[in-house]
Amino acid sequence: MEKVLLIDGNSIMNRAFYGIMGNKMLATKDGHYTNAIYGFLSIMFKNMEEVEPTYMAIAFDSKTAADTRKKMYEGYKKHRHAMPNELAEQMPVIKEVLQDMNIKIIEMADYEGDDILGTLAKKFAHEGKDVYILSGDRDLFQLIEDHITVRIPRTKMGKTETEIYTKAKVEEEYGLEPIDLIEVKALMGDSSDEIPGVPNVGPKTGTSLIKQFKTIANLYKALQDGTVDLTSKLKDTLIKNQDLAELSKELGTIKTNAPIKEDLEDVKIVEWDREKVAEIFKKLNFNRFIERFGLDKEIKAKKEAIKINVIEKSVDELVQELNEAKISHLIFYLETTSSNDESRIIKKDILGIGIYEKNGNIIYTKLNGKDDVLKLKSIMENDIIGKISYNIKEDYVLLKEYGINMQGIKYDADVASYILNPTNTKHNIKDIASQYLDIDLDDLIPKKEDMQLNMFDQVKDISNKEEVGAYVYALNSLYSITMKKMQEDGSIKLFEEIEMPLVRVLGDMQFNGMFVEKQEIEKFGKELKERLEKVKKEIYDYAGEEFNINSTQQLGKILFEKLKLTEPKKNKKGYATDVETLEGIKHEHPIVEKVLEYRSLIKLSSTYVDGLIAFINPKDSRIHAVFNQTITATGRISCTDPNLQNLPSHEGEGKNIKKSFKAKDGYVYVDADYSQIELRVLAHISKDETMIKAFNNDEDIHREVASKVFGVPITKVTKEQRSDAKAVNFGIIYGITAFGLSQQLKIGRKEAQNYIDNYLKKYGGIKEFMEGIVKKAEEEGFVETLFGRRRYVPELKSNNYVVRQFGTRVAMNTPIQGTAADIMKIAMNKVFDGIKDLDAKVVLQVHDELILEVKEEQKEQAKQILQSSMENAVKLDVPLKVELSEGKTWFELK
DNA sequence: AACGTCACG
DNA sequence: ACGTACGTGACGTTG
Repeated sequence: MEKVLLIDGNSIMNRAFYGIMGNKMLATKDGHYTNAIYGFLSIMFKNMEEVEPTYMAIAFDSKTAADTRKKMYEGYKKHRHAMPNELAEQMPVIKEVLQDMNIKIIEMADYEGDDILGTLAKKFAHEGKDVYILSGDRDLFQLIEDHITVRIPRTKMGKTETEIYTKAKVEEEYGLEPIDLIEVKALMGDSSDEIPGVPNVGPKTGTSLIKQFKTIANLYKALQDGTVDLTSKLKDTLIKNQDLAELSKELGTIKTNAPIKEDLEDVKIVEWDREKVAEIFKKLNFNRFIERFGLDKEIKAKKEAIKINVIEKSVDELVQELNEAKISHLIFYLETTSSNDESRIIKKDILGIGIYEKNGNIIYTKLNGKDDVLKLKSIMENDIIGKISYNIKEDYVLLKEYGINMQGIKYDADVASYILNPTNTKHNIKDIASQYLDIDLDDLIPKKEDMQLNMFDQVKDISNKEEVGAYVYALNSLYSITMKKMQEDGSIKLFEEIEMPLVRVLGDMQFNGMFVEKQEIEKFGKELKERLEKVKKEIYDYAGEEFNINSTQQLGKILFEKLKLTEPKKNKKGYATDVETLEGIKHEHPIVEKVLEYRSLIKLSSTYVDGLIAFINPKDSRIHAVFNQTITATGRISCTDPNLQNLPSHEGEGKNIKKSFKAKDGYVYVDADYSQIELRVLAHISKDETMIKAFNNDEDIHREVASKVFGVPITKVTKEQRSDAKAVNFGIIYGITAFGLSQQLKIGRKEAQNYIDNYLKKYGGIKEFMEGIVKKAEEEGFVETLFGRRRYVPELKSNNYVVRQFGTRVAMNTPIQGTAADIMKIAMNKVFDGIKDLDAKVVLQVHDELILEVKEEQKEQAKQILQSSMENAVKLDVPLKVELSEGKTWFELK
């Protein structure tokens, strides 16, 4: 007899998810969970082998599946937890896999998966087939009859086994016919589906009642007739709850008459689309399935279908060809080596270049030394030829070292990927290609061992050529695909008009660097180390022993166990020993003050003296920090190797570091600082009239807010009130919570809440903005800056309250911080163009501050350009204001 | 590699 | 009833 296998999709996915969880969940390279998909398929394949069906279908719950029963009884599945997101994200993927396998998926509005299974099982069994239902849910036993069997997968010691339930097995285990189980369940209820049942009736009573009466209807008929031999208590309960029993029966009965259009022929098992299955298994990293079903062939075929033809040419040939071709753009990949021989200063050399030719070929050219590289100068410096590549800023900097000033930077795949999703942590070319092109670049690069060794070739060189070829191939496709995506999501202008021009500016800052007087900073370091030794000894004396003060664990033991100082409340792993807690117990023991002193000295010494010295380039005594354009979630620039955006500037002593950063002879630093840019942005995007008015009247905004929040006349605002109001302003920008503000101001939560309430009452526009932006983020899944920079906020969909709360703060903060970042970037581009004819360079950006190194005689002009570029970067409802300063050293600025 | 700590806007 | 202000990077310890 032909067999039909029907699968309860949701139930098996659920089983698989919790069954194959382990410590590390199965996931793809880009972090998508796959454990439930893998488990589902394993269970499905196993059952297909065992049953050998001719027909198969998978039923899934539709979104509204439970609604019909909820309408009958509002408690039905009321408290059921939403699927964890880790499972929910796998649901569409399993459906995709099943579709590629040509397996019929059936979903129906208003019907649960069970109802679909019930309907199909009865229908096919009555058409003379043997039906097997695969589910983790024992409720389905009610469907069992002569030709309907239920199969329950069970994990036992890591292996999945199948429990098979036939009519006989049910009768043996329950002492009832399968159909009777409906009646029992109606009496006893079901806590997981929240079917009420009759109070005080459990499995035992229920079963014995149904054994006796067969059905609920019979039972109540007998009760009416008075021909029943039951305790009076039970009789009363049953009579009182007749409605509930009948309702429960209706809820618990799987429907067998759902209007399903699919026929037997529709669910006949057919051949897979092997190419598609191979592709999706590859994407999901299911190598065991690929092997098991011999899908390697398809994968190989796909690889070979991408024909990359890399032609090697000499530089001269290449340059001649490019000049003759009158190209409008150049898709290229610059091949480089990088080494950092002991020191932290990276030295790079250019090895070769790959270029995408119009007809689809890729040219690879070896570049041997500076002379070869310089042959590309005219092409690279021609701004008519749009440069398309990956991580162009690094090429720009490197080429500048060769004396080539790249122009016409048009497209960078790294930046494009960042614009499309700034919270992605990986923007390397292989990941981008895998995400947007669905290809694994490693597949396109022949492995060394796969290649026949030619005596005259060096293996390394062949491999590089192919690798460069793969990157160039990917770049060509990425260019069109990601540009289109940016067009679709409205970020193309941001990309073309802000981010791409900014590449030059950041490249220049990196190339220019900042001069540091090494001897001076070394001298400071020596002083620090001497003082550090002293403080260390004093700490050991107080402690009565030597220990590693850098170790928070050891320090905690000394302070809180040996010296028995008041233990901090904060406790995660060990004792908290941060400044805040130490400040709190300073009065208890003199060692505490010394530890604090040690901490600040060691920070200066390790991070800001030794750390910086390691990055001073001996060639020009300058530090060439790296400015990253594709890191932050909000659009800000970040700075590394070393980070010059966080040199000490509030703390008294640390500021001295900045004295060693000096403009070269005959030059000065000129600095411009946006005043309260984030609050101004907030005023603009929230359209809050009160705040707009304050900025238009050039008021002291913190004082203004203090007056409003604390209800005092503006002239009566105290210093403390102004400072508190400043904290409230910051809090507002961060997505304020009463707790956060109370911590910051060291006040009670009620009081903090009061401040917030007052604030939002006085600045109603801001309140509306905050509520609106969160709502918008929940609906659309993302927030945007004024210039269309988008950040997705999946946190808002989390089932974890804390994560969701975080999502709301992100939704509130990102448009503010991000718009401020956009404005600064626009200004930087303007400044860059504005100082073109001056002897001036941009050397540093610190989020709302920009520093130039300028020929002394031109400093006033430079200031003018800075101020007008920054203040007129955009036109908002409030003015943008800039504060200027100058100095021979960084220390002297503002 | 994760955590704690501390430097910045 | 729960844990909490936004965005970064570097250093040292620890497992």
